[in-house]
Amino acid sequence: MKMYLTYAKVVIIMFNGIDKSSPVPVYYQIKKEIEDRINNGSFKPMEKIPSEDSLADVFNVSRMTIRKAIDKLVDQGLLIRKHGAGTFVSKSNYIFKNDLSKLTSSTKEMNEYGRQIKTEVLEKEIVNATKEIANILDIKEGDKVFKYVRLRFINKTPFYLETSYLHFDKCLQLIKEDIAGSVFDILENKYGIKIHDATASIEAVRANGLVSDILNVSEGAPILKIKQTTFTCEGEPVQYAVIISRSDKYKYHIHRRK
Amino acid sequence: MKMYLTYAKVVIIMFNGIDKSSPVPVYYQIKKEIEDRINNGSFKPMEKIPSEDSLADVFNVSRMTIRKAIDKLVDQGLLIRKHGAGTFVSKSNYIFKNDLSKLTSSTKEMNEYGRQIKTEVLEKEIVNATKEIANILDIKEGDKVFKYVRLRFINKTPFYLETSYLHFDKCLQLIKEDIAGSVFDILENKYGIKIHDATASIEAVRANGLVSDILNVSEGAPILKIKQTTFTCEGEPVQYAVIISRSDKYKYHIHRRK
DNA sequence: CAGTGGTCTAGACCACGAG
DNA sequence: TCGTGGTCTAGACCACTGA
Repeated sequence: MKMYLTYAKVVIIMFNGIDKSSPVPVYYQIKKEIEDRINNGSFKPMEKIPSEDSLADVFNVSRMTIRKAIDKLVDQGLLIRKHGAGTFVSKSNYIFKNDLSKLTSSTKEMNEYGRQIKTEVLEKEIVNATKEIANILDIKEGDKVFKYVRLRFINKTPFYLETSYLHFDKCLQLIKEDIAGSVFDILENKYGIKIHDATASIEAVRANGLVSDILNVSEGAPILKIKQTTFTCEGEPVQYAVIISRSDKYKYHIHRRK
Repeated sequence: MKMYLTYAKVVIIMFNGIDKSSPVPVYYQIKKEIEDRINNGSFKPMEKIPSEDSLADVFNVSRMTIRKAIDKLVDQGLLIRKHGAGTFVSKSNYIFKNDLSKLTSSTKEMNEYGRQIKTEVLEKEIVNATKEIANILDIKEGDKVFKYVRLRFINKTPFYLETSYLHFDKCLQLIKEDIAGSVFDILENKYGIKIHDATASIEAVRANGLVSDILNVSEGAPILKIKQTTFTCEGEPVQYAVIISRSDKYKYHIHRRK
């Protein structure tokens, strides 16, 4: 018992307190606390973190709350639970650039690269949905959709070509917007359309005439083609995008779990 | 109150009972129950499922248990929670073939295609780790590693070429095994090595001479190249694999979340 | 064996959404 | 306003791991 109290004391020194009256959920504050300890190295890779019981004592919350915080970190791959043994910091905690499993605004994704990314809007128009587009967006062939084409450059080298179609009435207004920045931002903050998730397929294709011209690669060069349908929180398809990128300039990463 | 009871009764008819004495966790049984209802269509897309309170009544468990079941389904993207409104079946519930975010034995993945998949082992040997391999596997250059190369055919068409390196002492025994089947199975069930997760990068490359010969594509054809490092539950790198596949025959899909 | 995570309960109060 | 999900508690028993 004495040992236990001593341990708890040590841990108390290591953590900042949490604010139970804050609107931020307690489990989330605790998650951040543990995350910080991992990132600043006070919990080292492979190291065992304090038990759930002792953390519950330290933070003065119930064990279920601690579990929720740890659950999230396990989901993120930062912690690993071992039944009967303890919870450990995972050896490999990577930073994923262009993590395919995470849906972020491509503009925001790019911003992490710094200022050397430029976006050019090549096309912006209202068109009639082809059969393929209509099928994907769950509308009728010939219905009006807003189409845009954007090209991204890294240090003046074009590497990322996006062709997008959106069919919501509100989205037709996009034609009047500046879409060199984040389209997701406009949808969410200006139009109140909440983006939830997306499904994508990925394949390797040959750059054909037009694409090889635009991306400045030789005819027939291998490029990545991602077809992505984005859905709202209501589960409605809101956008269909075809993204073609030079994989010599822009690589995708992914974390696979069992 | 009467309304409520009536509703609960209706729900009771729709669900099979659960077995609390079963070693299978209750939340998991309930998750399966709900999943079944979604898959067989008795919960339709966009439809609201019963509230957590009423499900707790129906299954005669606490609400936290119901929440855990629903949490898992939300994670899977099958359900969508809306604070204050209810929980809904997502509109788009896809079946992901070759889901990149899920780490499964490639052999098992293939089996879903049925009997037309054949695997041929092209190489099986102990080699010295190159600098690159050693770096990735966290060993020293020149250390012994087990290398294997496998080629997969769909209807006699080659489409998937895998080159793998494993460095664990136990893994060197693989040279004596039949590895036309699942290597993961051997690692887990025979050697007791538990696979936890993997990191992968994906890019489009040109098929060079040897690869284009093996995969039977024209010289310079675009193919997908996935580099994947697999980790144990202890966070140690156990395998490095380079997978080259014809994306005309084998497409990868992915679910992206915010 | 003791310590740990895995599951579960029966409550509670709050914040949000829609009518 | 009322039903809903979001969070949280203070216990409990079990299964697993490691010494």
